[in-house]
Amino acid sequence: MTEKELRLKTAEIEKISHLDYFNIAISVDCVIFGYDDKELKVLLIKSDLEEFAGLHSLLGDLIRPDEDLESASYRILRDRTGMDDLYLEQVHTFGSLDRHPSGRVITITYYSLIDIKHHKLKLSHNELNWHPVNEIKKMAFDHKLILDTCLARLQEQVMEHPVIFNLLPEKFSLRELQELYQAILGFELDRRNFRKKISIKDWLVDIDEMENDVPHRPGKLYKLKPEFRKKTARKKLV
Amino acid sequence: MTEKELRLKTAEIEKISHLDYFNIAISVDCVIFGYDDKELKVLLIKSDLEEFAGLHSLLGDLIRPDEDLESASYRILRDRTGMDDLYLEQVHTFGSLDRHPSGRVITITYYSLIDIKHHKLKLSHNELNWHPVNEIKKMAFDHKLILDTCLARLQEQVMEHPVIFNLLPEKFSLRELQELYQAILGFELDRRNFRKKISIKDWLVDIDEMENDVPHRPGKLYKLKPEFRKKTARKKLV
DNA sequence: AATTTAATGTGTCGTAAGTACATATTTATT
DNA sequence: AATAAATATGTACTTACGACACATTAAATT
Repeated sequence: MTEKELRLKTAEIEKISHLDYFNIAISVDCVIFGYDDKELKVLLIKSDLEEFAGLHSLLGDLIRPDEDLESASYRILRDRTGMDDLYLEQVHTFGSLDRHPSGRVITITYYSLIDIKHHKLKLSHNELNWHPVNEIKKMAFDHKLILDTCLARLQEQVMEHPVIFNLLPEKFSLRELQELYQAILGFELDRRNFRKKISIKDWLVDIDEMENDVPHRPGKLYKLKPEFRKKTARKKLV
Repeated sequence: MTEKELRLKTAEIEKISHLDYFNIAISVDCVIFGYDDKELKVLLIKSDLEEFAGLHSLLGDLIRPDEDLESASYRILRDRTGMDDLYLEQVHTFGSLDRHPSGRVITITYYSLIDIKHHKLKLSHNELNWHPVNEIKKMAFDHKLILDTCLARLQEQVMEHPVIFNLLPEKFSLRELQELYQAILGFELDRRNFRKKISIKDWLVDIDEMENDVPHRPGKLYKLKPEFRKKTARKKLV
């Protein structure tokens, strides 16, 4: 480093006091996907900020000094859905200077998959609701961008990894599964080709039961093979 | 929320004072890949921490209050390589409580690709050097985990997206390209099948020139079609 | 100048997967 | 008993993948 560079560097360091580096808050935001009524949905809460009156936001919170990222995410999931042990996957970290009106907040985003019907949300006491992903146009903060990013990631993963089953009850028919794929991908699939493709993957077991609550010829029921029940698609490197 | 839950929650909030939330530092770490001598390399610096004496670490720095994540990454790249306009891609954010010995630091990691030969590193004045990725066993902090995660991401992207060309000079032969793929993927490829696969992708133009510095029959030279020169593989959603 | 050496450049065949497409069967409903 | 609606299934065509061999070209050697 030349002397000139050194002087510049020193001035720069003095300008930015050490404490300022800690004047950034860190949050976690969770895109919680569910599936119901043949639609992909996401769990949102009414924003309590004036700037975003009438808009919805993702579920998130500041990270506490004594918890790591996954712990913070699971805390949010537990608080909002009452469920532990959900599928969770980190997607991206957003940190634009102006993304939060009240100061610098960097947020680490995750998506999570949950079987809506199988649990009881605590939907009563606040403005927490499931919203069809396709109908969401505007959100608080940069949350629409986060939602789009997470949906894109989900779409990428869904044909390669057996993650989609976290959105379904334990037993399901091939029709239900196909409808779910279509809801996520946003286009129709050919029924025969879809079945062939799924059968090649060898993810399912035929449990020798039939649907019994449908107003038409019932289909066979299947389960995901237990060895594919993972809580994240990410390879563990440690 | 029951009264009991409410009391617990309140106690919890009191315990963790608001200011503590800002007692977390945020850094960016860059895995800067290069390619030379038929090996994939990564740019590392000797750790200046006593705890990690003799070990190397990635290039990173705390994020300044007035810069966003990409700006911080590009600042690091510019400081360390003298180059702007490099390929850069966010990979993952690491935030274990104990990942940094001197306090809580959450780090957002990126990988970057650079053509080693085409630029002059400021390698002189510090312990900054290229290291063959395969020979790195132990690193400071959790940097080996970060390196492995970034390498895995690079390996995933390399056959799907035209990113690898950021590691090569503008003009290259198919042999050079194949050797680079092999260095990244870690296994050999069949020459004829490789050429077929590349030609299907239609990424390259034959520029009607030949190699002239090889001690054997020279091969044709190719360029990446300009429409594929991107600085990130990530889809822009905004 | 002739020979040797080493890398370039190219094609086929078998297998696996992707796509388009139609009919018989089963159950609930009328 | 007849109808309606969904399930279950197979074939032919095309496209991608993987294994594999030989003629050609230029440099290096003799």
